[in-house]
Amino acid sequence: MFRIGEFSKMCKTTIKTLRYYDEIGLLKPEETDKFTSYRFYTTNQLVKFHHVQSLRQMGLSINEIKQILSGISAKAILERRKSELVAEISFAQEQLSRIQFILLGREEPNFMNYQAIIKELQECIVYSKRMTVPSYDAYFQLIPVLGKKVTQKYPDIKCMVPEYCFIVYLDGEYKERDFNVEFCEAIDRMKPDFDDIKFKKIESTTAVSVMHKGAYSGLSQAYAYAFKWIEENGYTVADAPRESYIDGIWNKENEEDWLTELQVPIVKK
Amino acid sequence: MFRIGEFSKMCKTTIKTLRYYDEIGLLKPEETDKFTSYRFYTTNQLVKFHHVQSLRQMGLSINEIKQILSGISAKAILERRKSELVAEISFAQEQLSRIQFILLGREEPNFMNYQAIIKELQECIVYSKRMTVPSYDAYFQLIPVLGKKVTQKYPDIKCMVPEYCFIVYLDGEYKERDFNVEFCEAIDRMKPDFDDIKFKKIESTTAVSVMHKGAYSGLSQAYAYAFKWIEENGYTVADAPRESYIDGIWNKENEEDWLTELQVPIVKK
DNA sequence: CTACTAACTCCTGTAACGGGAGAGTCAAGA
DNA sequence: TCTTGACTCTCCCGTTACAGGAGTTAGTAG
Repeated sequence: MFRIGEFSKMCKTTIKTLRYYDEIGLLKPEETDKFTSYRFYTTNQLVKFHHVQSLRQMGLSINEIKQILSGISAKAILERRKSELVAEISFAQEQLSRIQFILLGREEPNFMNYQAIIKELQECIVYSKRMTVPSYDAYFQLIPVLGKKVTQKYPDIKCMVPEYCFIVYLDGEYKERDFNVEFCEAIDRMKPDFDDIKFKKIESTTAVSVMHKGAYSGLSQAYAYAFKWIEENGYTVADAPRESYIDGIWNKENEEDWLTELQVPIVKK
Repeated sequence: MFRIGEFSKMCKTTIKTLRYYDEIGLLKPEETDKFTSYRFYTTNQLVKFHHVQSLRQMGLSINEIKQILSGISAKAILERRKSELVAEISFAQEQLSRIQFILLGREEPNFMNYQAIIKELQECIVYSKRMTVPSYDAYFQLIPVLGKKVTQKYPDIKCMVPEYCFIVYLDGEYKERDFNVEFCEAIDRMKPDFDDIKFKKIESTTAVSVMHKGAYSGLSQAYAYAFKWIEENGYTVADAPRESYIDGIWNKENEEDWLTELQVPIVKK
């Protein structure tokens, strides 16, 4: 019979750990003195502790180990842990890739103010209209007109809160003017099409998101950043990019305060 | 100005998270109502949250993010996180390898009762004697004699508690009898050699440890298990294996109760 | 008999929130 | 004007696998 101090050395672990395992019922001492509460261990517990250690070193949780020790088949638990580990590894590699991207791209001065995140874009219902507009200015004059037209036809529809209003670039390439775009505004219910207004459901997708602050003339920088990010982090563009308007001429006078979010649908390469 | 519910949707995060970030001072709302304590956010916070998210998605802790947002150079922090990630990945791969070993080796019936763990063997001082013994029985008769001889010569030395008493196999190969071994017993201080007794310091090393319960005739199974484990988990044997005696003829009558620990020094391949 | 070491219990803290209780706030409909 | 329902607030507990420390008792060596 060993007292906890000596036994902890035999196990090469801490007294705290042994007391904890006792408390949660993972590894009880052979005997506990009724009066002094001293714990007494034997080599039986040493063997059991060795078993516990072997499982802990595979990263199993204490609950999983309890289950295995209580006799249920270890196979399912190990398989589960295995797939967990595969996920963990690819998750860590993803993070590593992003850090590398920052560390290596640090010098490029135009990219300093951009950050990319991956987010899920939920499915939504929108009304949409395709158009070719000569410039951003012309475009933002058309939007309110369009909004009125739709609410006159269907007074019961409501825009989503928070508002989600964006355009999709239909041109494959980037253009400064006369771009061919599809305008979309997220609303709360489906309606039949009318005139050149189409209602449709947009499927959910994974996208990389980059925020752009300032005039629209700077957006090409943000696009460049996003595409470089996608390329260097092992993704590919899965669909046409969206430009979502958060702050603009309608609520901020100053061009520098405009805020636009770029959303580029992606899939892992 | 947005209330927390709407803002949480804009950020695609939870209200709880935003309240937590407020509490710890990572992301304060633009304004907090003095009477109702309602939080009010603007797109400034949206941009900041986007930045926080981009860093969180690299696996940085909130404290690290705080430091980066407070203006100190991100480079050192990112470098640190990078090496952390490299370590995490190889750690996970190690665990994966061990699980694979179990899952694939599950059918082999003789291995069912063995478990391997990796442990650090601390440096220690031992007295030692090389000998060739015909059998385990003969060997265990020599040990007490040897112990007496040493304590007579040096009455002040004490064995370590817990006791650490082992033999090292000097033969390269496994033998059933007439083995050439070095006996070692860990003690608390250095002394000069005398007769055929040598005192020496044994360096610390990493080893794989396998417990063997039962008669010594079964030890070869344990060896086989250990060597297979070492091979399949990407290690190589770094030094002669040690056989450490925990329970044996001296304290347990029944052969089945004997307990021996195999320790094989290893290095990562 | 007196130190000193070792053991005990109980409480707190960790990271980044999630869940839920109980109470107050706000806007819309009756 | 009242009520309902949706929203928000604070406060507290739970998560994992222990570590650190306070305050107290047990066992041992000189």
